[in-house]
Amino acid sequence: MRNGISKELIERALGAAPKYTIAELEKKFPPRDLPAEAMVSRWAPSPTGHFHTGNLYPAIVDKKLAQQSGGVFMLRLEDTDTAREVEGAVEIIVNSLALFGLSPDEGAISETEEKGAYGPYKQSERKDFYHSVAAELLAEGKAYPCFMSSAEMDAVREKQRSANLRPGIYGEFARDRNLSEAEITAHLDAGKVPSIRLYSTANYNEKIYCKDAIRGSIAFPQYDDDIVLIKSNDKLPTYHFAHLVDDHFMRTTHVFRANEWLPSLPLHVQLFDMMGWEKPVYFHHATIDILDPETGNRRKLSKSKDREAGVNNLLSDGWAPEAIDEYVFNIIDSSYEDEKKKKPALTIWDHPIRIKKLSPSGALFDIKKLEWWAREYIATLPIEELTRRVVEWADKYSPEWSARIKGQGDYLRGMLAIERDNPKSIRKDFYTWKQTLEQLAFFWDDLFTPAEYDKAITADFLATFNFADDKDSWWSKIQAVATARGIKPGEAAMALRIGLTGRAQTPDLYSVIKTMGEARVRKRLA
RNA sequence: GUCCCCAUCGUCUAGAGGCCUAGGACAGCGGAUUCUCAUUCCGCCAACCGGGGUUCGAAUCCCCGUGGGGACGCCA
Repeated sequence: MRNGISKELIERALGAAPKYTIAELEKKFPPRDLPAEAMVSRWAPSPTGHFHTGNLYPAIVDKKLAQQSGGVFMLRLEDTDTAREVEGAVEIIVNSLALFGLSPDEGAISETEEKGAYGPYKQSERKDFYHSVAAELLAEGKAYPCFMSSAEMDAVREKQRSANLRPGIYGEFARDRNLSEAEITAHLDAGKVPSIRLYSTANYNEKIYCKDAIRGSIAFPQYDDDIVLIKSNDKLPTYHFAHLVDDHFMRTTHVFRANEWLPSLPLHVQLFDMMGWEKPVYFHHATIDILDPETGNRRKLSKSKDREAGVNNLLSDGWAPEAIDEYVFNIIDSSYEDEKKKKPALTIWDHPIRIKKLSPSGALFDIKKLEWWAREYIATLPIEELTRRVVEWADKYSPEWSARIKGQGDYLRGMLAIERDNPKSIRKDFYTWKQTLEQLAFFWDDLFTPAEYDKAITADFLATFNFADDKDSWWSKIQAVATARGIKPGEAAMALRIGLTGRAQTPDLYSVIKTMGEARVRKRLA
């Protein structure tokens, strides 16, 4: 075993003396007092300002696993890339999670506040922890200060590329891995700021077997890169090192993340093994893709090209978060839709998922299926709730609709209630709050646009019209008008429909009349 | 260049060697009901990427192809 560097050098390399020892951290963040089956999961986004539709998938799985096992779901902010910091991003994440029923048990609850005993949950505020671990690694010779400049590293990669060698700072290419204390001192004296690299003892020619809870055991070449642990510029950790330190001291039991992390799994396993720490259960998911409308190729959902990729867009278009939850959840576990057919009151929170049943391959975003889930969801809402939600949407996203509805709550409620009383035959012609308003636009006098129809027919109708008529007598009057003119009742009804609404397709005519009220009906037919 | 993952109807999937004549859902198409539309109901279309093995038997196991995705950063 090689020697580490002196305490003084460690402090100079890190920029300050470490605040804790690992033993102290172990005491500060003791193992959680939870039943054996409880899962501690975390969703760990970078606060870059957007809540992507694809983020829903891992967030729901993490939340579910904790929820169904009596565990803990954490929200951790991976804000170690100071260059990508975005103002207000935390607020967006926290609010979006809440809307989708995904509020964490621990972690950030606003831009400045958080809850939980294993924090801070912002990586930028955990510097002391990373440095403390790095210091011990340095002392043990398991890490070293590296003074290579980015130009020097580029040169190494270029050399490797032209020689057809795999790129990376490993073995002989890790120039500074065996620097003497004198050499380190000289660099430091010259004002160079080092990064801290792992002193890898792995052998690329040997295999390491790693477990993925969905796929099983996977054989990789051992990971022999001397990866950066602490960055030189801001002294913050890289993802790999933060993952090691955070998920150990936060006592995370289950790590669910995108497939792009699968290649670094051997590194992470080696890191935990090196520390002698218990590894979390790892499992990796494919991203939700979309078929590019232009090229026809499969690709990732893109914020700039696909409106549906942004959760905010979905929300402002009037989609119900609950429906989006169900759509995504059904991709997570397709037995949900079968169960839901049997028990309509079922929600995603009542339906346990199993890790091994998660799909190893990726799904394609299917707006048609989302529409279906949304129609079904809206159809289940009691009329009061439906009305409340529509108003809520309008108030938040559409000043125009909001103003129109104001003071007209009963009228709105009336139109929304049409053909909703029989659970077996509820209208399902809209899948967003916005659509419910747009489809019923003809009810509002300022949006009503008259169309051509046979006024003679409606004049006949008006002659015997009595607003108080029940549906049967109303219909027999229509039939009478039709018979007298030698046309079908349907034809007579259509003239009335167009006269009243300006449209050839509407909900049940009798209900429309009752909802519009006598005055409006007479006025429009005049 | 090296390494890793994935592969069943158009889409999401069920399927862990015989229950598979490959099941369901969405979409599409057709029909019935209805004052139009929507709903509801019924029906139809539609898949195991290719080739080799193993086995009495393969969508399921193995190998080789092919295709798709990902990683190889002081980004996460």
